[in-house]
Amino acid sequence: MKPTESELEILNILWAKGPSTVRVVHEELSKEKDAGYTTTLKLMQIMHKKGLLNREEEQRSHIYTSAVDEKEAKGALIDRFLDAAFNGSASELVMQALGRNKTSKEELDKIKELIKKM
Amino acid sequence: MKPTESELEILNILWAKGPSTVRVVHEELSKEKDAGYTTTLKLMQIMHKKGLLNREEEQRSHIYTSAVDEKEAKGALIDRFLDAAFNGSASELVMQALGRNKTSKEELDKIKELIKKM
DNA sequence: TTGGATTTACGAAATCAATCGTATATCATT
DNA sequence: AATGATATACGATTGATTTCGTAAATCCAA
Repeated sequence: MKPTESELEILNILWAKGPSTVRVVHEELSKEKDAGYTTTLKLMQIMHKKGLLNREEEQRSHIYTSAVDEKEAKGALIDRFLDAAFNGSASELVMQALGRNKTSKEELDKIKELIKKM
Repeated sequence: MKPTESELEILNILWAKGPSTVRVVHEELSKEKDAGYTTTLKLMQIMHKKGLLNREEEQRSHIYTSAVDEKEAKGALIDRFLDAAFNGSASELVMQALGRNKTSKEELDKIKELIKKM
């Protein structure tokens, strides 16, 4: 299971909005990028064939949902990214990431908690 | 600047070993994957054309070095990954990453330090 | 009920990444 | 100088991703 970047965009939308039609996904997608409706449709059809998406075909407008768990999928992405870029070292990644980005105090507290528990 | 996964493997080798010939890079690469010499050569030639690698052509065996800074490149990778998978939220990524992987106590301490400073 | 809008299905082109084979040049050793 | 090994250059192929056009089906509204 190795979604492409375009596929990940669609998964993110479905994770956020829940079951949706191609139209809805495409509308959402259009805010960011600029592609035709049939392009989104085709992508989602391919993802369905790959098993990345489920769909209900009862209505004329099919309803799609993600077939993969968000946490699991993102975890797998992290693992691959970690191996590719940081030789598998999570702490390297964490340090680089924290060093780059402004994170809110609440989020930092959550992270502290997490570290304490380990 | 958007190295592919194969290109990133080569960059990692060059960052670790410093200036190297195709032969050396290929040897190192062969430990992990299994491709012909000319494949590695071609990849590095393409990377050179893209501006990802510098090379010295004085010797018969050209000497390649990374043309991009390791920290910068990895930072850019993190940013793209963050946007693609975590809607740009570094702390989300950090929490997921910490939750998944076993990291040594020393590394955890370093991360704690980093958080304290922010 | 007919015409316009929306949807799915499907094929095909364009692009890109990765791989390899072959030709050619260069070097080292005999 | 000739031979074999090693290097680069380059074209071609394969497979995957992304994109879009067009046809066919379905729905809705005048």
